Amino acid sequence: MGGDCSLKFCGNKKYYCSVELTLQVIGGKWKPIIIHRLGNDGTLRFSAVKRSIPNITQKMLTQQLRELEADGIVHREVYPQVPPKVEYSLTGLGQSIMPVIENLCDWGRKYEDWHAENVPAAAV
Amino acid sequence: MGGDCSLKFCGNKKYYCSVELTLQVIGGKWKPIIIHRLGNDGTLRFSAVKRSIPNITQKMLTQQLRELEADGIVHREVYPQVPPKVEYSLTGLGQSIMPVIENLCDWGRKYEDWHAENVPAAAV
DNA sequence: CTGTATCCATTCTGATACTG
DNA sequence: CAGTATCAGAATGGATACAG
Repeated sequence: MGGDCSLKFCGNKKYYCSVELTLQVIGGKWKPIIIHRLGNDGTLRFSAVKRSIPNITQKMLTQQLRELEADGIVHREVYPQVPPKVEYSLTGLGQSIMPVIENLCDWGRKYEDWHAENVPAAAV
Repeated sequence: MGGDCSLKFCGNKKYYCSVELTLQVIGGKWKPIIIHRLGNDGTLRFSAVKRSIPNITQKMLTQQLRELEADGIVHREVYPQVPPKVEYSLTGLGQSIMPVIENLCDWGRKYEDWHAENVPAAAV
């Protein structure tokens, strides 16, 4: 948010502030989880990623991985064999976002604590 | 992401990892912008917030402010007068998220640079 | 001035079935 | 194994009109 709030573009993404851009790349229900998983485990096959994320459907995982790949966050390595083998890992750019995600995570935990103290069970 | 990935609750919010929780609180198209604006300017009237954010509709601004208020991020001060005057500001909790948003912003700028170098105009 | 209430278009998400 | 296709329901976003 360098001060101005004019419409900018980055590829197909429109945004007014850089935060918006970041959230378009790593935001959403699944992307932070996928990134975190790959960041910790290094390289994983499609099925391994899927196993590690409860409740995600095959369709969503494929879709999100494709977007992360298009955005330069994830590397996709296809082994031309039968049955197919595809491995996913973070790119350098992808790795650079891990600390940011950790920050989000830390604040989330802080928020959990705050919530526990300030919103007693009755109000939940 | 504390390691486990079991379903947790925080009020009405469901999440598996703390990042998700954070994004439910500050994510979306408008919330980071609103928070940033209030964080910088301190206290603003409804109309001032609206003026400072291009393109946001009255409905969306009201909606997002209400959610931020419910989540303990924003304080809403109503002055009982005619015509009405309502001021918004960040709570302590809300202020605690400013650095996190700055991180997101920084990474966004980094991404912009990366994109400029790696995705020439033709591919955009 | 600071909101609500409606209505509608678009997008997102997920369940299910099918394929090389 | 690693996808793709389809379809329906939910969520989100925004334009407009109205109100205390």
